[in-house]
Amino acid sequence: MSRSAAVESDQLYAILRRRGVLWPTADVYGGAQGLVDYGPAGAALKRHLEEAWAAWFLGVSPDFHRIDPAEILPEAVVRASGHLENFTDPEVVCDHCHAHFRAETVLEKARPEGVDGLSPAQIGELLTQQSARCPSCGSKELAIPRPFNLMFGFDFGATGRERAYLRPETAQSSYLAFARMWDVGRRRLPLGIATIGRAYRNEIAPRQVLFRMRAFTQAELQVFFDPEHFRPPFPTVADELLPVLRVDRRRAGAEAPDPTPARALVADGLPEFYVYFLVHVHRFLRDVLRYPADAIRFFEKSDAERAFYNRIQFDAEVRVESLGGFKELGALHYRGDYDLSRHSAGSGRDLGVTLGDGRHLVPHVLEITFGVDRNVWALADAGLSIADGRTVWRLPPYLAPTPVAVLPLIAEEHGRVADAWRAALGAAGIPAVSDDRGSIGRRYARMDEVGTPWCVTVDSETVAEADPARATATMRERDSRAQERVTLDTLLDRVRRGVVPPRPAAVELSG
RNA sequence: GCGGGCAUAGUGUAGUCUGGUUAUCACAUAGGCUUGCCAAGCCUAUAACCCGGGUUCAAAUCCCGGUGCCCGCACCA
Repeated sequence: MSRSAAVESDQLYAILRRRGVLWPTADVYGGAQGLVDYGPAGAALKRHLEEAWAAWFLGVSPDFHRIDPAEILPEAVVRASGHLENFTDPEVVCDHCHAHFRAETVLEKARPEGVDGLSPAQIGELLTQQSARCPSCGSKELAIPRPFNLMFGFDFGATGRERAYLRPETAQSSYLAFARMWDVGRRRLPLGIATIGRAYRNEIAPRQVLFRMRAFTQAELQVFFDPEHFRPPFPTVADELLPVLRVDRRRAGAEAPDPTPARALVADGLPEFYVYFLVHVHRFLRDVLRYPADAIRFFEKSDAERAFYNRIQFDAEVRVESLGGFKELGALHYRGDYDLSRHSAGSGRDLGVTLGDGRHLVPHVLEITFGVDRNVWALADAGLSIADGRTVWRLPPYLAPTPVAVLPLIAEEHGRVADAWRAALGAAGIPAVSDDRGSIGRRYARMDEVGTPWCVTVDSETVAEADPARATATMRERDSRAQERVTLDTLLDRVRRGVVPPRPAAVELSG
């Protein structure tokens, strides 16, 4: 997919708004920062993207299951997960260099026991008493800290005494579901728990429309496994080239990925299971979402960059021209047994399992996470081209908001037969649209812009054929603009096959 | 959150500096005529000064506040 000129972010957003893909929430009131609404085309695209993701990743193993958990978490959960603690650490802001610090970092020497339980005013007093200096620039111009929590918290229940939070990530829901799913999944490892849903963060500065939002949709797969025995069929993917950018090459200033065989990554120390899933994520981006192969890279995070509980982390990045470079669209986190251990401690319930050989184990977790909204933008960025006054959105048929449009060449003369074709598509479960307004070229153009892969034009030849089974209409393909006369049966067959998203060959994963 | 820039029909814009007729143009949308397989043409119509306050005889225009957007920094457990 190439484009004559990069589409600007504003220009892309204008097209998306105009075509009813998405717009700011409450925009008649001036908008609400960090929130967007999806219109008909966007909602369909997003839904198709989610289904394609589920088909692909649930297709990796029959032991991967999708759940749909609640979006509200009781306080005890976010306390155990560490979100409450980490988010409520008071902040100190340096007025001189604008650096932000945790209050306890600045007051380390003066108050080694930490600042828990102190009010912002008390911390402010301490800063003055101790003549605290900015750890970054040494200035004494430290602003009075103000508590800030990235979670949306609220009173829960009629008494108002309980607190609850909108989940800041969907992963927690899957960890909480593990104990139930262990039984539902017939007590086998690996066990995959997938969920697609919204997560909420009260971001300080939402930016770039779908990239830093206050309510966003994540598609996540948590794979629970036994680190000693998890053996995916690695040889089947060993030769696949992965566009990785490893920490050592990053330190040397490299930005371009280095295509590396999967087996070389394993020889270099990465676990087979991790690389196996890296391959599946790569295939999903390249073959299912069809990002240009040279626009994908796996960006390894260093010890300092990743959260302490992540043992290995590669961000799945795609070059998004409208936003000026590579953007994180997903990631693979090897989280060890951190999450289940935390929730064991927090809930008082042992979330470890006893395996067939009698061993007791807290399963490890490989988290595969995708930002659904970000991918909607990236698909628009990668697929939309504006050239010679023609705007085309090259989306795979199974992602396109509308797979097919039925167009009567002349509304009055061909409308009835066109309606019949559209009804036949509808009866086959394919949501076809029709359009009889304006010239045929204009209608093709409208469909190109929203990514409809096929247009079917009913003409006098179609109408003249007495036997409906033998009647043909023009089937026009979006990208090539090639036309071909097809019968209704042929059309149904092609469209039906086209709208099914690819899935990997299912394999039994052991361990 | 800090600094800078910006906000006019569905979309992109002219007008703002220097306050003053019915707010410009294009595309899009809707109707009519015409055409009939890749955004044709002509006619017509719908449609906007982000919100609130102030200055003034008079505010899209000047001032203040709010909201939103863009860029940089910071943040993104």
